[in-house]
Amino acid sequence: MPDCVERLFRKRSRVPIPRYIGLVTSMDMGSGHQAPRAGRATVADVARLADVSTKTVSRALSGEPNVDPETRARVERAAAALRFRPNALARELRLGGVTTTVGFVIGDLTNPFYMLVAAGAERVLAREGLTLMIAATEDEPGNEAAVVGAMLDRRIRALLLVPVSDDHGYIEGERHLGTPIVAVDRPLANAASDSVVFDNRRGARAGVQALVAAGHRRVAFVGSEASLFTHGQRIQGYREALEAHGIVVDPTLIRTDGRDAASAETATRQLLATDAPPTAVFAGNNRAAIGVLRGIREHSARIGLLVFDDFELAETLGVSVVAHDPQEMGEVAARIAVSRIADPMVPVEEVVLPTRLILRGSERP
Amino acid sequence: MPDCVERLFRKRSRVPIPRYIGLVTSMDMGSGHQAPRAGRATVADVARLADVSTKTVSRALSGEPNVDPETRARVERAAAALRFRPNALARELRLGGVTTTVGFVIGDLTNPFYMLVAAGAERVLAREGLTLMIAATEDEPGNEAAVVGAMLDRRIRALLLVPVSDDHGYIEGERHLGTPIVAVDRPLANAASDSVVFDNRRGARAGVQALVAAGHRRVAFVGSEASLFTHGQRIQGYREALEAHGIVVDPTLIRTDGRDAASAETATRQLLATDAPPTAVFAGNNRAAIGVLRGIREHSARIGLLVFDDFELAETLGVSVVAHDPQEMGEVAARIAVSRIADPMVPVEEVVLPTRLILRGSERP
DNA sequence: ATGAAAGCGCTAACAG
DNA sequence: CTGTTAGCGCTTTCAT
Repeated sequence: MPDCVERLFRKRSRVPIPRYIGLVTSMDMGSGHQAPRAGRATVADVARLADVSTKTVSRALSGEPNVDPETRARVERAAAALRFRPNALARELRLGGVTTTVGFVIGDLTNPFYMLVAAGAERVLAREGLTLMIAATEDEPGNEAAVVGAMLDRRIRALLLVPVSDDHGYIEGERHLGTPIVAVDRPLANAASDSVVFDNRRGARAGVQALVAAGHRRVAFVGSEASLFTHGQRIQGYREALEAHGIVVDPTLIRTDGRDAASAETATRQLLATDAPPTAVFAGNNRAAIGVLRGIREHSARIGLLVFDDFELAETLGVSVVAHDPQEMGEVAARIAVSRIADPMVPVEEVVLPTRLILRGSERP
Repeated sequence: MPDCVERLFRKRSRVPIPRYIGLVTSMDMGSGHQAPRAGRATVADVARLADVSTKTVSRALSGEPNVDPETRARVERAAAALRFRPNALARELRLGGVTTTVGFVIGDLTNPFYMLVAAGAERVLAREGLTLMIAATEDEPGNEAAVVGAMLDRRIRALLLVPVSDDHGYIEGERHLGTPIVAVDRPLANAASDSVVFDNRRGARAGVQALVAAGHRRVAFVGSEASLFTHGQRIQGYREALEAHGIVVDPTLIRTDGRDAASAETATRQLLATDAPPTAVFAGNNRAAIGVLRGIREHSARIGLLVFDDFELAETLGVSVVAHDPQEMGEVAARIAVSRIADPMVPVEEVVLPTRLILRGSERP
């Protein structure tokens, strides 16, 4: 065990936890039966103890109608006594691999944005009796196929996927084998599928327009590479807004090396240290925004700021944003998945969710 | 489909996605074979196509030694042609319910704290070939047993649990049946188990002490109820720090109705509107901090602030905090789970992780 | 090096 | 109302 644990305070109790404790071995019930073996009780164990067949146990426990109330009660008592829990693996296998799990593959667990999406999806799925299983690709394009594969192997009922790979050829075949796949936040690279994205271009255009309207002529963009769908769209909107006002786009003001807070901070500092610094910054997303905020805080002149993505402290800080609703994104994605589970033949849906410009003052010089 | 979707822009493509497309039906390979049926290919399908037995397929695909290289190649080609993916359900069932999934049950998906914990756990588990499955209880004590049950039914290999219920009697039996359970962030209510928590009391004491050292005599607490383990401990630390300096604790300064940002903001406003307002606030956690920040922003006098939980903008805002490492919490929890999977008899571990006071100026009047 | 048969725990037919 | 039989897809003795 690595050293990082060594510096922890820790108490080790003297009480070992045994792997198995004895199961209930007797029950005040009709005929006597031998004790079940250690480990998890099965329907057979319950059947033996309740003195019925396994099928009757199955019937009684899944609430099917034609069961004698007294028998049912006996089965239930036996099941409770044995702490019986049906094995979902076996159950779902028998049912033809029809699980109640929906997978959600995201890039980065620590980005709160995805978690809001997950929360929205979870809410919809829970209503349908479906469970959400989350896995992360660590934003490694090379990981995606493996992570998706692991989920498909578990026979998930549907897959919500934030794509990171630049080749989704492998998905075509899988989906056609029966697993609905919904692309979230970005479309698949080279494959058709249901998808839910924000109107990134229009949102960015509105945001930059607000900066220009506030009097800015030199507006910088700080965010990720244009190859990333969302940021590509946002940069396009940024360009459109400037060009619409006859402002020539200065490529040195576009910093696509602001993937995370730290790099965005560096980019911002560098921008502000030039001979012709920007008077305003448009931050490409919530991560970049953190860095930009850090970068402009220490700057002498007041710098205009507008962020794509709302964040918790934006209101408190008076930061203007292009807001959207991540939870709604999750809800819509889940709803599409559910409807395609119900009917695989429904037409492909490509939903574009609107954004909303919220001005709080930070756009002003 | 509810109305909220009606206001979305949407495009419906004309291309329906058929449930199944024909699988590869021929292969340039020795003897001819009939086309596999629609749906997912099984080992039997692969065996038929490669003209071997199912056992040989299993052997070849799981990289066992004694297989003729040529046979292995043939099997591999057949598997690829059929897009064969082993059914994890069947596999794990056969293996005696030994899955490669570890469950993590948390309260609230949208709280970034838990996601950092999850990210830490995920990192450790991935190294062991284990997958993390996350589920939420929505902070409803009543949901906990059901969510945990659903996970146990899936025969997860171990369970990481942020407890919300006030009765974990139901867990005793389950754990003893062989599933390691690690309590995270809070201990179980009335059951022994491995656990990982922060040193809440000591951390809070240090934080409040810093406020007092900065000259504050009237320090308020804004957070959740003391019945919540973490906040109970933090309140105790708060009391101890004050008493150590001979300051009488004023119960009206302790607001345990600051569960979330909104209620914390209200509580803060009310505190500041009294005849004898506090000169400083100790925020019980990151959610409360957001509200407190909003509440004191508009106040005329400068209010000292110290927060339990570090957060992204704290440094930028110059907010002093009692910091801890959520990812480390996840890592340690996962590590404990892994070691108990390997050896169920290891002594119970109750790890208390240290906190770290970071002063950034906001504690000063 | 390969195959036949059995069985993990569950439920769906089909009898009784 | 209840039991018997079979089989989901996989792996594993035990033969060959």
